[in-house]
Amino acid sequence: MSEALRPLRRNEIRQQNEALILQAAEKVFAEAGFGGATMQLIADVAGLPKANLHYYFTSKEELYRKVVSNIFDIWLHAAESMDNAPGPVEGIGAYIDAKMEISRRHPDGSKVWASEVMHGAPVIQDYLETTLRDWTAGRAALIQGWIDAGQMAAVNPDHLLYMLWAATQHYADFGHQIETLNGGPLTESQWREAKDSVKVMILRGIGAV
Amino acid sequence: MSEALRPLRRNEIRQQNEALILQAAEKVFAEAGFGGATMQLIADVAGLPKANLHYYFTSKEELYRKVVSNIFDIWLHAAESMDNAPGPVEGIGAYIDAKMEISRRHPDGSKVWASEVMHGAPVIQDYLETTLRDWTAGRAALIQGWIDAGQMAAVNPDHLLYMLWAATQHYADFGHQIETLNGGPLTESQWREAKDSVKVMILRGIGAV
DNA sequence: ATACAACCTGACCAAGCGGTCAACTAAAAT
DNA sequence: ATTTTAGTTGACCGCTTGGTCAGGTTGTAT
Repeated sequence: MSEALRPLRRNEIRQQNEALILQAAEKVFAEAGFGGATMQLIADVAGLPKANLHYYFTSKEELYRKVVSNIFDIWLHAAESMDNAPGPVEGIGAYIDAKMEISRRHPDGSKVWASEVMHGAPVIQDYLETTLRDWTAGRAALIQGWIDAGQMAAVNPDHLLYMLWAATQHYADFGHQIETLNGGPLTESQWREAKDSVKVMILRGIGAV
Repeated sequence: MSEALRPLRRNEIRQQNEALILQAAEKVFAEAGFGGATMQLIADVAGLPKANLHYYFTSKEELYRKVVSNIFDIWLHAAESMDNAPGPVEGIGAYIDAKMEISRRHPDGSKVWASEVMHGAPVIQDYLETTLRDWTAGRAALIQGWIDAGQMAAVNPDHLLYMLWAATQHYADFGHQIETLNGGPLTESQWREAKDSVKVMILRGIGAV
């Protein structure tokens, strides 16, 4: 209710509708995959006529590309938590926390990303080859520095990163399987236990505790 | 060449064509997802006319269901490697080996399974609730036994299982990402290193070494 | 008040989809 | 040799899809 009757300004309309569409698209792409998603369904979820989607996004693929790139930005932002840490316990611990929180708060985004990569990354191959490759190389060097300083065991940094990604994203991508086995969504304390379990196992696994 | 001209017997024809179709379907479903896959494309990959697929499988969904259930059987078989082990080092070590080998040899199957679960398991929900649930409960009890016997640290068995699944399947499901970062497919020795890394980190992570 | 540009949308379209079927060939049973 | 059954396939069908567009509405600049 409130002042909903005030006519919206142009900027607001565009911003609001694009956000609405992107939000609906993320959900539908996550649930059905790119091929299974339909513009009609996205439109219904967004509460807009289908033709309106094509006013803001010229094609299904462009809309999808926008969704994926938004997710990637969230990821990159979370990655910063690993920097400026005195050692692996703080750095990797914070990174696990951040990524687990993303799995909890943005499971749809995680699924879209997973789906995209699983199908050969037809849309974001360039991201993988540039931004992600650079990021990975940088963090691997960071980890190697901790190893050289005797702060953790001599594990392969690349495979450690893969394990971090795998273990944390699993709670989003395979959330349905976990919920089924758990007999329902994870509670607040179960999420805490999940985080702790992942952190304890990995940090001990790399000899950092 | 050889004796390819000998007329095939009925049994052979059926067996051969069903295998051909299932193989092609697994590949196409893995690459495009259920919604993105088309019967025509599966037919092309199998080298058969589309109408022939519908002679052996009444619908796209039935074909898909068969593919998924085949994968599940492979998984259950690999799960046996965890049994009859004197302790976590042997049991979990063997399980990691088995699952890493599956990721390497059957990446398409793993992707189809992941895709199915990610999209809410519309087809195999009953598997999750019966077979998988029972299997998980059994292995969690086995792990708890090892903990009680002082053979490993007191970690949450469920989250350990999730980590095992996540870490091993990642090499199949996100194989494309890994290959991109690696600058090409993993070599024989890189696969060995991957296996060792996962095993060392997890076994140390659960205090079993 | 008027002109302009941005926004909106029902109706429509060509293309591709899963699935069907009748006519055919080849193996097996009689 | 003949009948029956299993396997094969091009042509076809109804339906849904992503995408278009003409004509209308609404905010904004003059």
